[in-house]
Amino acid sequence: MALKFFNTLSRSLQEFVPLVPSGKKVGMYCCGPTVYDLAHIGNFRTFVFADLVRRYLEFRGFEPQHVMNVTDVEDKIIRHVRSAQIPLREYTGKFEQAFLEDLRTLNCRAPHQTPHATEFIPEMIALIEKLVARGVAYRTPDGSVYFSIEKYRAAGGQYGQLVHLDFENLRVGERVRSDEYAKESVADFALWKGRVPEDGAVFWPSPWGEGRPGWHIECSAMSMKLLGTSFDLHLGGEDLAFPHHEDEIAQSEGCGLHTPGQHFVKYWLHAAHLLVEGKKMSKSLGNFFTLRDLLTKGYTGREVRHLLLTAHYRESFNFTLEGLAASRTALSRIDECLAKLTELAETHTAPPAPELVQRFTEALDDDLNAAAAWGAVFEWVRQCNKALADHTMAPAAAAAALSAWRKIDEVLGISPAAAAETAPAEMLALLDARQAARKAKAFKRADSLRDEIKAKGWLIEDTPKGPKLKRNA
RNA sequence: GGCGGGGUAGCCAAGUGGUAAGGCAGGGCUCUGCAAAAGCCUUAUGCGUCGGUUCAAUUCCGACCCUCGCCUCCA
Repeated sequence: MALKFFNTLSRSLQEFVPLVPSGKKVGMYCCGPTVYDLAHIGNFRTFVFADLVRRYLEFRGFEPQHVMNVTDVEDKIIRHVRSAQIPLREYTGKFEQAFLEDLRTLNCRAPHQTPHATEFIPEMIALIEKLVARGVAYRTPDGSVYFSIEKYRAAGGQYGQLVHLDFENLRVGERVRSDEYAKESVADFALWKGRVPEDGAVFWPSPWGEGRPGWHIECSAMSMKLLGTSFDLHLGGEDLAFPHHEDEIAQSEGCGLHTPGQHFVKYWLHAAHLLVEGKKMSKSLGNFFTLRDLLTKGYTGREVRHLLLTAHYRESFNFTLEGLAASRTALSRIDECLAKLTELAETHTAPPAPELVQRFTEALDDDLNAAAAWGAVFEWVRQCNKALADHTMAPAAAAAALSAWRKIDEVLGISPAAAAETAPAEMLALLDARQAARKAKAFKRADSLRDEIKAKGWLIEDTPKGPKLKRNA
């Protein structure tokens, strides 16, 4: 069976074949954060999704080159920097660090490269110069440069590859302020924005005067510089398909760097939005969560990661605190099973048992059907538990099961990082005292010792092999 | 108004032209001195509504209802 992705370009499931079919190298670009504030849990759905793609490609033997940009110059950033009277880098650096920390909390593998928009200004200018030279971009009196969709189309460019909008009759929404810039056409978009007083200290010199780059051009400049003019995968949230990605295609393919028939990106993958309690996240509804909000409530990164990975990425997913609690219980089920397998396997080693790996692979090959993959995982857990309870599993089989788990967890990334906490001597002493009391049939004393241990944060789990202590979560 | 997703048990969520994965919650049981923990078993004659095609529809087609998103800030 082959790996298939839903390509937004074709609106269909397509087998994934890298641009260089014989090789393993895969260029993968994911639109990263705009670092003007803490990212919220909806943003992280997309980044956990990108991590899933990257990890699964690695699992399937590819060598993805994962690039995620950091947008560190943009309207909101400029506004904040100006009102706070601090250097751009100081402001954005803070949120970038927080973002990268959050990614680690969610156990996302660090992208191989995280280019900053502000470090690619010359590359952006070079692209804009090409577009101007080819006649598909024009300068306006205020020192801005716009991309002309009409001229791009006249030159043979195809606009509207990702979304099917009626560009002749675009409804002019309230967001389009016609007085903002002197655009020739409402659909044209800014490549370069001429400097205005509100920009404060945020500007760069350019052939068109001082100013700053438009929003879309950074992704074209950085992706083509780092991955080549044509690369395999481009990911992002569904809201980016238009206008961001559509414009990215236009300005990239409009530079004349591609040979006939060659495209900027082969596969476009878009993650659907996260809803919170059935509604789009908004601060006024009070359903706006950052990762840190959830950590404060006592949830962990792996629980959030699990929840974000339970649904298929192309379906909008309803995030609830109840769901997060369900993730916690579900994960502990896996943890218990792994602990028992580990105990049985002792020092045995074995290659991965094939069944779990196979079912897992079949699920994810099918456009990353993570929900089906979890189904395979939990059926495996049940089978293991049953065999463990019946004592029909040999140590070597337990080792093989663990190997299989470790293999798929390279993709899932939810194994507990640290080994289970060992109980302090005080607890062990109390436990011994309880055992002695039980043996003497002094159950009242035994129960009060149990309560005491519980009050100190530990649970006694009486098993056929004797009592065990577990941290009471 | 245009375009695109969805509506599957109490909640979340896969899936299929031949009779519904998985998780949480609920119920039963095992273990236990009793509990707890853990484990096992179990839980939708039904897949928004109404028609149509078919030997057979939750799945295909049509209409309708509801809902979410995008339509130049957006993950």
